Amino acid sequence: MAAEFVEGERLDEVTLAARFSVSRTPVREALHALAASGLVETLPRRGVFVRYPSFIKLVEMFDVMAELEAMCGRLAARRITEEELERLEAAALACESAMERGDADEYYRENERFHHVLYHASGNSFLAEQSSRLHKRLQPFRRLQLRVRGRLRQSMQEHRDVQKAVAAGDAEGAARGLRRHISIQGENLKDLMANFARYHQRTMPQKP
Amino acid sequence: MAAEFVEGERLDEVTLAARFSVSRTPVREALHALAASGLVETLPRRGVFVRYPSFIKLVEMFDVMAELEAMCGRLAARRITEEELERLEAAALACESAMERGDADEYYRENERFHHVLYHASGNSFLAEQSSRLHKRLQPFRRLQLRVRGRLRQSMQEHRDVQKAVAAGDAEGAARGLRRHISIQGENLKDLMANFARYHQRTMPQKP
DNA sequence: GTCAATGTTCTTGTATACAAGAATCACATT
DNA sequence: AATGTGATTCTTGTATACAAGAACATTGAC
Repeated sequence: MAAEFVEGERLDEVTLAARFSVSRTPVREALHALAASGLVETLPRRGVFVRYPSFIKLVEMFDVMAELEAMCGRLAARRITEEELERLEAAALACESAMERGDADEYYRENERFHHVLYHASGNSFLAEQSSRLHKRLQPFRRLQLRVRGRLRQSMQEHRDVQKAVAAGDAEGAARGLRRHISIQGENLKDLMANFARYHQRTMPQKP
Repeated sequence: MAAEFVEGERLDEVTLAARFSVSRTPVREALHALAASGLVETLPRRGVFVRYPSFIKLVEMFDVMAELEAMCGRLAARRITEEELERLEAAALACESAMERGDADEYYRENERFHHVLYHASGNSFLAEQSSRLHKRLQPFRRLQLRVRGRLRQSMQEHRDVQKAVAAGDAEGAARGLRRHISIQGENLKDLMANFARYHQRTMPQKP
């Protein structure tokens, strides 16, 4: 049996149906949903193929994410409510405490909270939805690069700066801080990938 | 027979299947695709309902579009190729000529070209894809507001400004121009909606 | 008269059977 | 030997049959 869910692999409907003991119909629906979210690619009359984003696409996605988050920050600085501001501070503090305890998982969770509060504080529900979507899609790669030496402390400082700018109503400062915060993640990803490539020969090639 | 594709209407699988002389299966697939693109909403075990974006959501979408286009412009100003620049100019000129002839359809088509060239010239394929997606989703509402008095001439001038900024490599100028270009569309939409509401009593209510 | 419970009907979700297009392999021809 | 053509097989796309859950109506009780 071939390894599963590896880049470029073809997902056979009947095989998957048998594997999960259901008929082809729900499998098809699930695959279509995956295709809509971009994780797999359907070629008409050919089948569906798992498709990890190429390295280049990943960097592009981080660039767009940086801009979306910057927009969230810019709007949030003007529109955030008192209650949301408190939640933002709480998340930032929880991040800090998690970092001091060296609890990466906890840091990760509170980091999520921090960003989602900002998305909603933008007051633009469509923007919040799009940001969450992309955030989720980049999740595994973001998580990966928390391993970079000293990244936790640096990331936390960036959160602090953003939170202060938002609290002060400094729209452009918040935007700048967030754009930078995400861009750095993209940059770190490049470093990780370079190392990964050195050790594993290949990065993440595009589909066959 | 009820009016079709009106806000909140339920789309019955068997009815649609009969209407287009196919079985329920392809109808279901089509409805799922529509749900993924956000044009309809599926309630589990209840059915799918047409769902026009609410007025507020529409404005939010235009705001995000403005930011995405601005990002495209900023990148394009730095990355555009000679060939793409020529196509951008050609589209702008075609817009101008269409306007002078008063050919709204032609203007509309060339306007599409203009923007799509910019998306691709950004050199960020993910950004281009997302921009195209949202652009398409806003299409009917953009088209609507070309009717605003004097909008065509104004829009054309904005295109000119953007094209010049891109040609000059002025990233921030291009970004500003595009953000403004789209924002104006959002503002005009508000005016149109206000009038629409005055004459028709209701705007576009959220689903039942 | 109103409310609740139960049964009927209607609609979606799932399984399976069938059709049509794509890939592959064999064989023939150049 | 290489390439093109045809047949076979495999896989997706579509149709239909069946099951299960939701809405609705009817009937009974308070």
